[in-house]
Amino acid sequence: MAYRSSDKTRQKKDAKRTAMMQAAVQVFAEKGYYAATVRDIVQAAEVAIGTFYFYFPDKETLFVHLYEETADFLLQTIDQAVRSRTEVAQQISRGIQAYVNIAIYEPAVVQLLLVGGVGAVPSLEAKRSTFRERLVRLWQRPLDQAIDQGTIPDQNSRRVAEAFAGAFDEVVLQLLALPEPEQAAVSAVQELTLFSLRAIAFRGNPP
Amino acid sequence: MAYRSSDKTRQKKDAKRTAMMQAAVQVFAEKGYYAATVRDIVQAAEVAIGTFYFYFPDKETLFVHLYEETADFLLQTIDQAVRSRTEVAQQISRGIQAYVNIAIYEPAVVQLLLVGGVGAVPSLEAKRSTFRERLVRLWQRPLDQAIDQGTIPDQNSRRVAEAFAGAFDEVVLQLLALPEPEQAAVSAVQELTLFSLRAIAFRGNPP
Amino acid sequence: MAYRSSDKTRQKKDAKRTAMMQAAVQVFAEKGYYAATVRDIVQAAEVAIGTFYFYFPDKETLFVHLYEETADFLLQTIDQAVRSRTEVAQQISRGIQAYVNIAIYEPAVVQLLLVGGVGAVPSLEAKRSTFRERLVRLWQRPLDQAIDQGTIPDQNSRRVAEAFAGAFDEVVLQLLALPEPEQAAVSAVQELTLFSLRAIAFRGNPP
Amino acid sequence: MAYRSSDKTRQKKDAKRTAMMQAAVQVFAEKGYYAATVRDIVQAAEVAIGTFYFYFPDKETLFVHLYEETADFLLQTIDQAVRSRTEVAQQISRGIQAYVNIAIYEPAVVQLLLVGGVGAVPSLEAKRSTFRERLVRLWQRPLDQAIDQGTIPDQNSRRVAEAFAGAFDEVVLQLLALPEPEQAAVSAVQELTLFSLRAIAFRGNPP
DNA sequence: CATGAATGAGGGTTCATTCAT
DNA sequence: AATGAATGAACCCTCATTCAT
Repeated sequence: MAYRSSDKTRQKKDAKRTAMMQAAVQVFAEKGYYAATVRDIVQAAEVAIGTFYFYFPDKETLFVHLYEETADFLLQTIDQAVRSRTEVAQQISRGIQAYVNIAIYEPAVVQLLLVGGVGAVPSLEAKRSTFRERLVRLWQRPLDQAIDQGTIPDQNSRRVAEAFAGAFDEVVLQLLALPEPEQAAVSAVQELTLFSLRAIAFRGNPP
Repeated sequence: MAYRSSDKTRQKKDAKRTAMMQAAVQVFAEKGYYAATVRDIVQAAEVAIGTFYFYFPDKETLFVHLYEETADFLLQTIDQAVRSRTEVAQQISRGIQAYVNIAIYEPAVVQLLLVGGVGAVPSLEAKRSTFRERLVRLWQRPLDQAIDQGTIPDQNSRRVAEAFAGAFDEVVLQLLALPEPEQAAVSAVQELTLFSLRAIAFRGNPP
Repeated sequence: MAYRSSDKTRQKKDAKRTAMMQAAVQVFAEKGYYAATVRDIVQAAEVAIGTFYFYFPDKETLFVHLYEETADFLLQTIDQAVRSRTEVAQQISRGIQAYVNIAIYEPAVVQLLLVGGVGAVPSLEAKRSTFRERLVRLWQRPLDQAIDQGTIPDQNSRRVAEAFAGAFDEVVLQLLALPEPEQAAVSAVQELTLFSLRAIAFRGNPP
Repeated sequence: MAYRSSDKTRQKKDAKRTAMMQAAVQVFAEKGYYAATVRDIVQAAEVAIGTFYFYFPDKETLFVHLYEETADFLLQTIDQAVRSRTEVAQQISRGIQAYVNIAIYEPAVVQLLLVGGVGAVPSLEAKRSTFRERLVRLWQRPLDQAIDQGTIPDQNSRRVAEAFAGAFDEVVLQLLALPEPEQAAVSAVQELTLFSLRAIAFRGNPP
């Protein structure tokens, strides 16, 4: 007949959907949930307003979905970097590096998670605290391992992980506020790594 | 918030003004800038909506003003605590303690600064980065002094102060998320102090 | 001070509220629930759109309220006319007369009930069937009395009342479709009365 | 609805067209003109939305067309029943029976004409009053014949026919509101017939 | 013929802001 | 000073309609 929905049509639809989601991430990251209007998003994506509602049920659902997806991406990327090493110093170093890399190459990801979604919408609050929780746990795991192995002395790993999460966030945001973040990135990673290793009383050789 | 006085001839006037500002801090802290309506504020303050516009030019100006005032209060309180001591370990300990105290007894202050004003309104961005800058500098000063005195080894005090600021924020927010924050406060202050001192390679006796 | 809400202010507010409700009745009666926009209503009332939402929670609630209020008015007016007499022939005659009077002097009332609210909105359906039920019962009561008294033979008074309600509605609507309804009103009342009395096998003298 | 045929070469085409029209009648009857969306109709007919606009110029035109066709079906069916007899009592009885039959076996027809199309759309108003007019005339004809023949006394047959039309509508709608309309149908037809014959002062034997 | 992605006018509603009292 | 009724720009979203495939 005339339809071939599994072929090009489907691909094009997915492409447009993805394009709109990327545009939405940019707009949400830049303006935050409330200040970002659906009109802003469709203008950035160069489509009509009705197209938005063809692909997404509403602004809030899209935002929450984007937030979750972005959180997953960030967490998984850092987690993979951490898990790629077995030694705590290496793990922390790699984790920080991964985080800074994302901040520099995908600043919208960090903006969305740390800025765009703060105090946004009730249905997001749960997702937000889940994200913070997962982030803390992500840093806590290598610490617990190191404590078990005797690499570092016993300490409240949970609290330390919270401090790490907050410290890294702030440094990364400060980095992004710079005119040319990538220039300061290398030293930031180094310094943050040393900061962290000292903070957990790590005595071995830094990476 | 904080210090509010001037002469006494127009205390009646300031009564309403103050009531509205206090109500506004609570409402902004709880709901965030956008979700908080002017109507919410005047209802909480038990005045008419017209009264709001007699005392304040508009919602945005009030918010920015409140943000600044609250930031001043927080920074000065912590700063005083830090300056009340001369030894870096004591300074950090006292500073953290002051911060945690504020969080517990005036949670709205912390909520407003760390949550309610994130991604709120363009004209706030400058104030916000000024606040972050001052907060970083606040922590940086004792570090620089200690480095000068040889109490701690040389290090990028700016970066460390950023990490401190972020770390303290996160821990404080996690504290506030607890059902009874005050119970965990003491150990949090202790752990955070030790964390910080280790992180800057402080070798003396902790306070 | 400056407020005197029980005085003129309150009266003026009620006056405006009433004016808006009357405008709304006209618009709803003319266009029906869906085709009538809130903008239509506020234009007819010569107020801004925000004013609508100052007085009423939303379009649907207002419509349902208006429908109920109008139904009450119609039913009570007819019921009073019916109850003002004791003899069934008189009761029916007066009832019809009251109905026709309303149709002629307040055509919007009839339009709203018989036309504007048909198939309008789910939450109205209950109100609508309640109105039809009450209308049927209104006509049924004098019939039951007359049957009890032996004035008319036994018959399914419920069914007859339904037929009456429908018959009167149609005749009234046909009347309103005329260029000058009032000219035909008198004969319509007479003929409808005779029709009704014959239909229930009333043998006495018509009024 | 009703009779639909033409040649057979394009039965495939008519299959979709017919499916959509049948679906549309159901949807319009159930939800009313405004609440029924084109999407509802095409989903019920299991075709694409573009197909709708291949066969019909727009929603309004289809509705008006459907209304007319449905009105024709109803009027012709009743009219045939009436014309199948020569005696007024039989004519009325058969007419009522035909109406009630349609209501029970094709409730959507009645819903569409009496409910779905009330206050729907301006361009329908003419069709609607034409339908009411034809319905009144349908009942008026046997009355005029009976008056001519002296079977019933002289009376305003037009007005009586209006009353008949309204009475029958209401009773039929009340019937459809019952959980099992068919159980009450027989007695309803009987009672309505007797009601009508009495109303026109028919003295012969009821059918 | 048939499809369904794409469009955008227009509807209901919110809320910061004004101003007559 | 204080009030709160009134305003209207702007938001989110729906849905009839179009058109490239």
